[in-house]
Amino acid sequence: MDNEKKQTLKYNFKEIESKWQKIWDEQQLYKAPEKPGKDKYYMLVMFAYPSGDIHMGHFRNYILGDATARYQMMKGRDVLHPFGWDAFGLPAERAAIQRGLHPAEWTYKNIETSRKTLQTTGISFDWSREVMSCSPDYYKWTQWMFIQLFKKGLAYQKTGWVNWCPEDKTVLANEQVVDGECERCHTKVEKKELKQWYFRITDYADRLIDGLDMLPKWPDNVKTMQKEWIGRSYGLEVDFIIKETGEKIPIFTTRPDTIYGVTFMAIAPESPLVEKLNLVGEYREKVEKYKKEVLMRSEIDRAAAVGEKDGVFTGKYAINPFNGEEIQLWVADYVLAGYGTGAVMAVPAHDSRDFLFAKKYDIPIKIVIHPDGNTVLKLDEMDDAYTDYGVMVNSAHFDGAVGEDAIRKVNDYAEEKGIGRKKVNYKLRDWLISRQRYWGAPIPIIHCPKCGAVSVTESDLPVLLPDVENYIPKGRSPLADVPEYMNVKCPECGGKAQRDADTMDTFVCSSWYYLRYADPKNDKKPYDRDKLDPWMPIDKYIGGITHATGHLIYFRFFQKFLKDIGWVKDEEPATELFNLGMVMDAKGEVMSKSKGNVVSPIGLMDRRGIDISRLGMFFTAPAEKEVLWTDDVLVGVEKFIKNRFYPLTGKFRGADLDLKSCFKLSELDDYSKNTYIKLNQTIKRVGEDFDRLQFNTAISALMELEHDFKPDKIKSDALNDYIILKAIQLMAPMAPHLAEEMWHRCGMNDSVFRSEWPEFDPDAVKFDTVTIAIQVNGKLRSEMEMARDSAKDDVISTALEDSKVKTYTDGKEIIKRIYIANRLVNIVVK
RNA sequence: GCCGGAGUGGUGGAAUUGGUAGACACCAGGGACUUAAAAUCCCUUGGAUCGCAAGGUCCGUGCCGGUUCGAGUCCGGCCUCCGGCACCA
Repeated sequence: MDNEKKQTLKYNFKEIESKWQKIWDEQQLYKAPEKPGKDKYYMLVMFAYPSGDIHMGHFRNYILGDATARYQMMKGRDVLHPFGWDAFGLPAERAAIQRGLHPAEWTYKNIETSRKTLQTTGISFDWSREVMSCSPDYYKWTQWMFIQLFKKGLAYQKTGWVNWCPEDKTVLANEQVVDGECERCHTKVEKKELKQWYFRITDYADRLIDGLDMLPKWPDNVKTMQKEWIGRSYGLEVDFIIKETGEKIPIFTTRPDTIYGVTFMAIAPESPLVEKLNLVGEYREKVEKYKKEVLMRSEIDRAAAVGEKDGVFTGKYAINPFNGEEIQLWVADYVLAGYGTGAVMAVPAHDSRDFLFAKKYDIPIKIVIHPDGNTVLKLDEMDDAYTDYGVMVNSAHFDGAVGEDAIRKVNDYAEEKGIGRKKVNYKLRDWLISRQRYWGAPIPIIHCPKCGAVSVTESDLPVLLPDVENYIPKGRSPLADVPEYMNVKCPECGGKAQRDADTMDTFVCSSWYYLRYADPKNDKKPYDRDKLDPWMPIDKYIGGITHATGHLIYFRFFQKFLKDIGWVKDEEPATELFNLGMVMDAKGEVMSKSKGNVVSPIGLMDRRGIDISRLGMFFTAPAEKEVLWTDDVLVGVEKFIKNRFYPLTGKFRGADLDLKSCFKLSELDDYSKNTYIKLNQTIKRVGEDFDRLQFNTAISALMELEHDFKPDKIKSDALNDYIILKAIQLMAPMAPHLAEEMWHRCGMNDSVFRSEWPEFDPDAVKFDTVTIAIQVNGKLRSEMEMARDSAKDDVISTALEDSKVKTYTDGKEIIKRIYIANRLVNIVVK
């Protein structure tokens, strides 16, 4: 080989990558049409929070989306593959405080840096549709969304006990409290009683659960997590009566069959029910003291104290409406104010928590369920409650009723007598969306002394975030200290009024961004349905599992609400969800700036090239698995590309050929035929692998193909070139620059991404001779070559002739002959 | 505690519905080329064992049992790890 030729085959990734990025950009290769044709593909990756620069986790996420988008493009679909920035949020404010920068400045700087990195990766985003949630032309519509919810009564204010982060000095949603700590700064979360804004997501609880059954392409673990998070349970609400006053206190139970075993009642200390008891004297003091004590306990302490129960007796008694029995009324920490009615009927014999409590305070225990007709529970032998279903005893006319049937009978009786009603309860709480912070979308509400809370007139949107001088959190929104902002006229009566000073949780911003991509510049409405509808639903949504019970519930909620008010057509936003695995450092630790173990994709791409970096990431593990990153994972693919795959262009002969045609097997010599078959098997495998995001095996398949393909042995120029071009196409979604360069070196003029994705020749996906394994009694003993689809009898008689097989079958009786077509024979002898 | 998921060579991982376990790589070892090194190429590479060799034999997918002609895959019981929930009545 002469020097000149060697030179042209050197894989100069820097030159190749920058060249094609420039050309693709000029050609607007990734620009999605305003409205897609029939065959559309909406490829969505979760947008990014701009904190510094993109890291390896983002890189992995986005190359998965990119390869999918390019693959769909080649399959002839109109692809929407947009990107944007989840740009409001606390870290920007913290940076503002620490560095004396405006949060906007910090945010926009990070967006610049991150966008540049992403553009360097050559990811096929349609940048003309980029959105930023902190920009007024975006948050205008976040505010519009709020107003629509408000109009329907789904955004409302209420006073209640909320999670409060003393460090960030703001309230947090339940989802933002992890193990009793603020998920951002890990400070212990406190409870405060405050008036806050909520979205009535609980109205959608049933649809959020039931909708999961319409999502076969969502991973089961996410669906299970959402179901448990929403926590639907069916039960009975029973009215207990306060003895003194005759007032009713309803309780919720999922075990109505244990109602005759109630020996006390317990109320949550912070429940308003406690007030209703009108306690006086020593009991009032005791209960007040206890309540204060409990509120001092942090979430962590309360969580850690599971198993330890305490409470105080109120001196009051309640009456069980089923049997008229008088029971003690306690206040106890283990009862949650926010679930059910804030009060429980306690059945120590059949509930472990009630059992512990009753033992501790010497409250009677009454057995009303026996495991079955023959087993009888004995109180002095019990060291825990019996909580399984069983036979009702000591329960008046219900005695003998069993399990779910028993529950049904008790429920019916309660409804008939008017002492209770069937009820569904949820663990899910309404979504607390107000934040006492600066860097968020202002809540578009004006508080008027006469008219109350009034929404800002839609034509006055956006409510612009004003500049403030001081971001230091004081426990109220920094906006409250800006009089020009706060003091406005009431949109209804024109009188003096004040704006709501709070901003919205950033999860509100991210609950609808996928809709804005369809029409990102619209200043008349959030989007035009004519533009949105043809793209929806999202065909594939790729992101981390961390959002399973947060964002992925919120955005489904928004979709359902918008469907109800006629702004979207689908019940569910995304047909398929894919959770990618995390990228850790070599020791298995999460990469973080403070640990100094962050591997930057930009450095990597600079040293090894974008396509090698992508292939290394793809090859090292299946996409859903965690990856421990070292540059070592690149060694194999780098050698393959540099020494094997890229040099294939040097073997191209420039034949005149039609890529859509097939070769006739009968006209090929043995080697050519086998290679042609291998090619078609590879086409089939790679396509199937792409469909399930299994890029690691797709690369293996291409390595095998290259290994088997020896151009020197291929006589037909057309076949030789055909194999090379198809291999380039199969590689293209994973290594775009490399493939494009090779494609053009082989004389193609248009982009490889506008070429048609290879289809396999159905006649050529199987060899016409097959290797059949021969087992005797299930153990592999030999193998043989047979014509494909040979008759069963022929295959078995050939197998029986095999000399190795004979040594195992001689002199033995053959009881069974099993043949699995084209794969295996099993001879069973005795 | 409850609910998911996983456990395969020295390593990352293949095996799409029960049908030849370990594809494809990495690492390691050996060889070729070279004055030498790097690079490149070729060979070996689950364990044990027999054989000069060609080639056999036995064991082997966390552990114990089961179903089946046949189990990494299905069933029952256990162990370990990871993730989620965590007093939800």
